[in-house]
Amino acid sequence: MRRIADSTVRRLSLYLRTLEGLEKEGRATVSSEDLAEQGGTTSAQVRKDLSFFGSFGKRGLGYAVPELAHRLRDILGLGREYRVAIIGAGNIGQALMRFRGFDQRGFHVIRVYDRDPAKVGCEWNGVVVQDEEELDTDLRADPVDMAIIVTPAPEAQRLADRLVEAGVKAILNFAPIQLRTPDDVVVKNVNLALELEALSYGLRHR
Amino acid sequence: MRRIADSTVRRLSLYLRTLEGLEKEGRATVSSEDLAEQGGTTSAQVRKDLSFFGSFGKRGLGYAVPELAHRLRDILGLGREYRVAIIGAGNIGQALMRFRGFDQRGFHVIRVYDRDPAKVGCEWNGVVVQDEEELDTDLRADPVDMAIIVTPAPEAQRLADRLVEAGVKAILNFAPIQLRTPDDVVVKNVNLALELEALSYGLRHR
DNA sequence: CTATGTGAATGATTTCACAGCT
DNA sequence: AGCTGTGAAATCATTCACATAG
Repeated sequence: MRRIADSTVRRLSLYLRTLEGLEKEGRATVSSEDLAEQGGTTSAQVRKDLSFFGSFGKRGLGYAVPELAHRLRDILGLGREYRVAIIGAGNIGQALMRFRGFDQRGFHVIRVYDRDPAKVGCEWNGVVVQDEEELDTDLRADPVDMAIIVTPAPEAQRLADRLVEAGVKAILNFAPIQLRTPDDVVVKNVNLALELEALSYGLRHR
Repeated sequence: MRRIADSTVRRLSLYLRTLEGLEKEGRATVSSEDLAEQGGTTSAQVRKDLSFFGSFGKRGLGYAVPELAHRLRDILGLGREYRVAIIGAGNIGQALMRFRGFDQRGFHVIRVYDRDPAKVGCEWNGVVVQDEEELDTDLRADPVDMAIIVTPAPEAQRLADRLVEAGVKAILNFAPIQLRTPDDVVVKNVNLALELEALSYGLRHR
């Protein structure tokens, strides 16, 4: 299959969220127009996005809500549960440990690491912070599907290397650096200071 | 000036971070090639990005590190301090209150609101959580430059409306919905569950 | 001789517009 | 009649390649 743009994948997530709301309301069908409205895009964009993966609608009618939701979950790989490790138990790391939104969507934080002895042993949500030294042997013995790096920038690359070495294939990186990883490792970045800088730019230039 | 792509603005932030590192090391000049390497892009991309705003380099030599850093801060609007309000003192909201990275870059969290009486009055980093009811009159009396929405999705749109009404022109939205705001309000979204879903997609399709 | 700045070329994404199903 | 699915067109972003300046 053709390579799908990241922007398309992200919109599919948004459509899915809308569909899950409609499912709860018991709505049977939805039009590309409705999905576009909620997703902040256009109906043509919705139809094009979906068309990369098949034709799921009925002309003149729209899309069956539960069926399209199911298809999108399948496309996004959400038909399973994921095991997640958090690397770094600082502010953001702790917040993510407590965050309910992940579990609800099938992403289970099962392990947290930090190198600060003061943090090792602390528990939140039933997960105990472990020493970073144990990371490598640990992950090899009992792998995770994804890792979230929430450490200061200077440590991030070295930790990413260790994660990759231990077989991790998906990393969500909060450190404000560009990680270097092999091609078969998926990396997404969240950079909070950068978002504020983008807002700053937006304030001046519009 | 021509409308600049969001992706370009984000790369400028990355270049600036690299430059600040080089400034500390005392490096005098840098080439587009070096900047590209750190920013995970190409030298042509770096030069094109910069060319939208002027010509800051010297042919045969590269860019003067302190000067280019200064220019980028200016372009991004970082020559000033920003006053930021956080709306929602849950997990993520509290983590952001404590986060050091914002202050360092000139973004000062001066106010936090929550509607939960149990949270009102709590203090972190010298900022006391205030009742959400006070938000409107407060912001009109003593405005902020940016707001960060960190509430559950169902409340987010209503709060965005109140913020806009109170004159806020820049919003960083962590709620997993697409906010509707007037054209003169800048909105950036951070959607953590969506990032994990994008990773999930990436794991299956590569 | 080196590295920028930039039109021109290529590639990617979005929008248009309409044929074709239900 | 209504709404999808999709080529074709338009727009937008990246890469190329080279003339130009130090």
